[in-house]
Amino acid sequence: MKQKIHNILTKISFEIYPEFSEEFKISKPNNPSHGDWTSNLALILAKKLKKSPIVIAEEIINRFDSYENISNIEVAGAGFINFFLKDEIFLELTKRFSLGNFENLVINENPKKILLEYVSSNPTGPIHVGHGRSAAYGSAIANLYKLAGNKVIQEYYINDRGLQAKSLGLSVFLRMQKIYGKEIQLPEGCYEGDYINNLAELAVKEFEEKFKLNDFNIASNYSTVKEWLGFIEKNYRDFSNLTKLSIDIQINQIKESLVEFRVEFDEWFKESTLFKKELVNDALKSLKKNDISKKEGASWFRSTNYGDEKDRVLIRDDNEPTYFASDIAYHKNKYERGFNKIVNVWGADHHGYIPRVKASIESLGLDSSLFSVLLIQFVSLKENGKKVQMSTRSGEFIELSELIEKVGIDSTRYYFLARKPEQSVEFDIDLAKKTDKDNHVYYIQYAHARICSLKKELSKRDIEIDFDASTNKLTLLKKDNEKDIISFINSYPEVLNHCYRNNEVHPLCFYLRDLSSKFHSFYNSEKIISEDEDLRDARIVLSTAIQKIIKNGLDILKIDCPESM
RNA sequence: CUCCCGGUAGCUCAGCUGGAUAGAGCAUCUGCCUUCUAAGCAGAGGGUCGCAGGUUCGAAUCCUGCCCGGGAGGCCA
Repeated sequence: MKQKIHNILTKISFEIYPEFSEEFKISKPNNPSHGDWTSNLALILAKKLKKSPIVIAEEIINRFDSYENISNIEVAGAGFINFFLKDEIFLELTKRFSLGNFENLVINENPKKILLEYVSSNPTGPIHVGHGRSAAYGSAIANLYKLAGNKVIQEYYINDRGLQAKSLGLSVFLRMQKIYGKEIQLPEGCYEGDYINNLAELAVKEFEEKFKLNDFNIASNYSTVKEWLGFIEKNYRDFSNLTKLSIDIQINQIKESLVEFRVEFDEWFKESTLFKKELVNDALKSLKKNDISKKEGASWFRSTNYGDEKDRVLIRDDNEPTYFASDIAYHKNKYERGFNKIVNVWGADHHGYIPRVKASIESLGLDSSLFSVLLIQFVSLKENGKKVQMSTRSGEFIELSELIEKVGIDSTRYYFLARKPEQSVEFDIDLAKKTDKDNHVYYIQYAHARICSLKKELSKRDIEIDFDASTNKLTLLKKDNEKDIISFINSYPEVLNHCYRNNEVHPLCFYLRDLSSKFHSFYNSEKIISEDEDLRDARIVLSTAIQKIIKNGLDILKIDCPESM
């Protein structure tokens, strides 16, 4: 419909102004009294024609052949052309939704094979609330991508090697000593927390006394991670197995937390596999020769050739490849797996990392326009009106599982998703715990449950409704609030398309909230199970459309949609 | 110092690919349950859209500068 109006307007504007080449818009006005669609065409033309926009607008209207679906056209305000459509054309989508048909709502002329990588938190500790936000967001975006007909692989990249992994192994090693008999001070850079103690216990079960220090006093010789690792790697040949076990257990816990949070990955990609297959070396060799230089014993990538702030180290002077080196290999691998859209969801603290990764992709001769990064801002928690202190350093971060336990999965997901990604989230635990209107999740779920309950009421009264036939009764809905809901229902596809185009889901959250609000209002003002049977049927069809939209939307967000509350 | 994000009602936030009187929830006040779920509804008040310029018929929205808050600038990941 919008497109049809656009075409006609374009044609008319050529007639009155042959050199016409301007962009004009057809949009939905905020104010319903301004029509169903409005165009700024006359305002744009006014400049070129040096005439009053109102005069031009009237001229355009006069040339407008009557169009079957349009009930009225008017000029308003500074020269807007407002289109009022016939009520009937709004009924199609409502019918369709009430019958549960949500096919092909998102327009995508070019379906792709997408690799969506998100969370990818280090397996050196549990998932905390910040990761939770990425997890909720990534899983919802994945659903949107699928909805648009793309093939999507969701992937978690595991940093299971390098210094951090060894530090985890070391932390567990030292905590094992406590079980063996003596508590040893952890050096700076080690991991703390109950989970390390748990890992130590499991490791002792697995390895028994294999990692016991012969002489606890030796501890006084070492005070840094490097010193400790030097000693351990020399004297305990199986230390890498301890590290591996720790990482594996940690990954499993992460997996469990994520599954509980309704986030499931298709692939778990281990960084270490890149090394086993020599993919890191291969990748580095594939970089353009003059993008690499040696300096101070290290090998550097000249990312400044591609606009990065400074060059980056690939191989350190101790011959260890950096994280960046494996990341180059990892991204090369993503391209080689045949994806034509590669999306990374990263915490905003990684934004400085983007230029170098893009640079490396270009240096590999790959198309960096297929690659994009979605940045997510941080999460802070508020409880009892006060900020909850969190710092990774002291290990005082709040785990995702802890938050879920407090406020539930639905609330947690919703409040992560209802905020635009570039806005930091202040998560109000007390609000999220509430079970009334303050909490939008319950409000939306309640609307859905109410509609389900209406239908139960129908069967209680032995009323059967022929759904297919009843959809034609929608024309009986003539009240303002009913027409307003029908119009609002018609904007659902636009909301989804907007979300898809912009990699956002918060507009969907707001839409569902508003739709619920309209329903609650409707419910309070009208008797839905009316004495007038035709009216009753029509209202049930309308309510069902709302119910199914809520279900459809909450499914995308992976939020439960109970039938009774 | 450089880069990124935010600054909109008392609070938490939408709106930002320029459009008509700047929206919602909470909080504050006033009403509504013998009637389909009150986990709900109706109504009221509440704003220099951080500041200053600029572009334009039109700016919360685009551009420049500045101020405030958060984050990033490792041969860590």
